[in-house]
Amino acid sequence: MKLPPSASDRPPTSVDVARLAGVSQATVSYVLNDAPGVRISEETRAKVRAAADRLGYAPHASARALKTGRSDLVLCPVPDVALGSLFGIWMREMTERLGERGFRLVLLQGDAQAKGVAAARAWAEWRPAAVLVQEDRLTRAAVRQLHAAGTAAVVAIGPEPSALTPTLVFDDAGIGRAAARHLIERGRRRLAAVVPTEPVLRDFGERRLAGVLTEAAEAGGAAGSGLAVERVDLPFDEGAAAAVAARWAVSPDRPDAVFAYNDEYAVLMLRALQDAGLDVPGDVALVGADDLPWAALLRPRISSVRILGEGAAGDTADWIAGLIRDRERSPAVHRALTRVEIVPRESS
Amino acid sequence: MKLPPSASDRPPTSVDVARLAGVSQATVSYVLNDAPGVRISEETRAKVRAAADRLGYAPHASARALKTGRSDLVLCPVPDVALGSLFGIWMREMTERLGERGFRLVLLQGDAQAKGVAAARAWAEWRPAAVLVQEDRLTRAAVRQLHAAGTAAVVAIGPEPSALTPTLVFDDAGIGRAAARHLIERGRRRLAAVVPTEPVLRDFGERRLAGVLTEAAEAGGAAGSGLAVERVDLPFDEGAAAAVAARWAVSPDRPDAVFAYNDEYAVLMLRALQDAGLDVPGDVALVGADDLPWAALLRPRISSVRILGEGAAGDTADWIAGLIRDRERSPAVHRALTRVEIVPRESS
DNA sequence: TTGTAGGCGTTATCAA
DNA sequence: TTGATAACGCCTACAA
Repeated sequence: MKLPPSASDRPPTSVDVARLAGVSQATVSYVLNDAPGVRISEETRAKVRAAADRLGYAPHASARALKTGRSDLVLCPVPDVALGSLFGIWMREMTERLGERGFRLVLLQGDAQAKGVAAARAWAEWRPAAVLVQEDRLTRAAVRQLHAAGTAAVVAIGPEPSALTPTLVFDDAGIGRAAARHLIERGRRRLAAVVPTEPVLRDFGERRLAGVLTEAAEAGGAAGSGLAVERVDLPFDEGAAAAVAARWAVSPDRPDAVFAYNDEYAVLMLRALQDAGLDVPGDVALVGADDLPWAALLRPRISSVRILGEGAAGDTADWIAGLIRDRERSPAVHRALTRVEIVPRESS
Repeated sequence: MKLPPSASDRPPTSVDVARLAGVSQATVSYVLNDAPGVRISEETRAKVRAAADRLGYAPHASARALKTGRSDLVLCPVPDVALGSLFGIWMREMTERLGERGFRLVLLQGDAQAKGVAAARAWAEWRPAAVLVQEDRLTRAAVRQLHAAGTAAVVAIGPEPSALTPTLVFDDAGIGRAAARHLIERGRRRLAAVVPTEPVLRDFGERRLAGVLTEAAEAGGAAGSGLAVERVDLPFDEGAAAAVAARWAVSPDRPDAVFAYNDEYAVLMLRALQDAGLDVPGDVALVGADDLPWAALLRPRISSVRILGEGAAGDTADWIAGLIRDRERSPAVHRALTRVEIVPRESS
C-alpha cells in the first residue's frame, strides 16, 4: 500500500480532491455534503469520493464554520467538581443524544474561576450553537456577549430559574427535602445536615441544607411537634468528623438523624459515629446522596438520595436542541434536571 | 447603560470595530493582537480597545484558525470510564499547564466506539495541534490521517509504547506488580487478582493481572517457593462476589491475598469475604487501587495502590508541548505517565 | 504610524 | 449536470 501522493506538505483541500477527481471544486463540495437540489451523476460522485479517500481529505472545520456562520458546537465549561461518575453518565447520554440532533458537545475543563464577560468572550470566539454552564459563571453582560456573538442558546445550570436566560434547574434543595422527609416519616425529630467546607461543594451543601430546613418547617408545622435541625460544617477529614461524633456521643439532645450531603460524607460520618459508640441506625439514622454503587456495600448499607437516573439526559438534550432551534432567550423557560428519589436502606 | 448600537444582527467583526474606532481593520488586528514590530500610538490603541469593548467584539476563532493555518487545540477524546475523580485531577492539571504553553485542552466525550481512521478524520477536521487518545483507538491509517491534516503531535495513551506514534505509557501492569510485591513481601503466597468483566474495565484488569503474574513469577523464582495466582473474573455485583467468597471459605487452598483491581472492587470483595466468615486481613489480605479518599475509611482500612499523584500532570503537559513544537512522530518517543506507589493500610 | 490588498478553505449563487 | 466566482472574518506583507 503506497502513500497517497501528497501534492504538497500541507493538508489536502477540496481543490486537491477536485484536481485528482478531474472535476471542479464546487462539485466536490456538492458530493461530500450531499447537497440537496443538485443532480450529480453517480459516476462523478464515485470519482470524487475515491479521490477524497485517497488523499485522506478531511474538510476544514474552521473554513466551514467561517463560511456558514454557525457551528455545531455545544460548549460545556465544567468545573472540576463535576467530573464525578454520576455527572459522567449524564454527560455521555447528553453527548449521544445531541449528536443525533447534529450537535457536538465539547467539555472545557479548567479555568474554573473564569466567569463573567471575560469567560463568555473566550467561549464566544468559537461561535458555539449553545453554551451550557453553571449559573454562577454567568452575568448579564456574559449572556449579552454570547448572544452578540450569535450563540443561539445560553443555558444556565442552577438551583433555580436564572433571571438572565433559560435554565436547567438542578434541585439541590429537593435533595435535602427528600432526605429530610424520609427521616421525619421514620419518626426522627432532631435532624443534622452536613455542609461540606470545600469551596466547590459548599454552595451545594447550603442548598441541600436549605431543603432540609424547608421540609422540617413544613412537617413541624403540620405535626405541631418540635423539629430541630442542626447544621454541621465539615471538611472531608476523619478528625473533624470524629470531633462532631464525640460531641454528640455525650450530648443529651444530639441528633437522631443525619443527612450527610452525599455518600462519601456518609461513610465519613458512619465511621465517626460508630467509633464514638453510637449505633447506626439505632441511635442515629444516616442518609447520603448520589446512590453510588459502593455505598450500598457498607454495613449498615447507606440509604441514599438518587439524583440523576439513567435516561435523564435524553429529554434534556432534546430540550436544548429545541432551545437552539428557536433561539430561545426567555429566562422564563426552564426545565427540571433532577428527578430525586430516596433509596432506603439499612442506615435509616 | 445602553445597549451597544448593533449595526446589524450579526456578530460584530473587526471591520465593525475599525469603523467605530475610525481606523482601518488592520489597525484593529494589530492592536488586539499586540502585533510585534508595529508602532501604534497609545491614543489609537485606546480608541480601538474602547470600540471593541463597546461592541462586545470577540474575534472569530475559526477565521483566525483558517488564516493562520494552525489552532491551539489539544483534542482529548475520552472514553466514559475516564471520567473518574483521579483522571479529573490529572486532567485539570494538564489543562492548566497546557494553557500556560498556549494550548487549549478540549475533552470530547462520547463516541467511545469511534476509532480508527473514521474517528481520526472527525478529529482532523478541527486541525488540532495535538490529539491525545487511548492507544486502542488509533490505527496506522488514523495516525497518518491526522498527520496529513497537519496535526503536529499524535499522542497515544497505552500500556506500552505504541508502534505508531509517541506514547504516554500508562503502566497498568506496574499497578498489579506493586500490589503483588507488597503482598508477597508480607508473606502471602496464594494470590488472587480480580479482573472486572465490564467491557470498559476488562482490558485494564487483564494488564493489572499480568503485572501480578510477572511479579509472582519473579518472586517465585527467587524464593524457590510455590507462588500461586488465581484469576477472578467478576462483575460489580454482590451476588457474584459472595459466590467467590463462599467458594473460598470452604476451600483448603484458598487465596491468602486478593488484589481487587481498584478500591470499589475492594469494598465489594471486603464485604463478600467478611460475610463468608473470612477475616481480613487475618485469613485474606486485600489491596485495592486508586487510593480513593473514602476507601481509607472502611474497616479494615483498605490498602491501595496510588496511581496518579498530585503534580503528575505538569511535566507531562510540558512534554506534550515539546512534541508539538518538534512535530515529533517517532514511536520511539515515550514517557511514563504513572508513578505507582503502594499505600499500606490495615487490610494487608 | 496607519492603510490597502490578498488569500486561508469553504459554501452557495448564478451561469453555462 | 457542472463550473466559475464571490464572500465569510481575519492576519500580515507591503505601500503610503
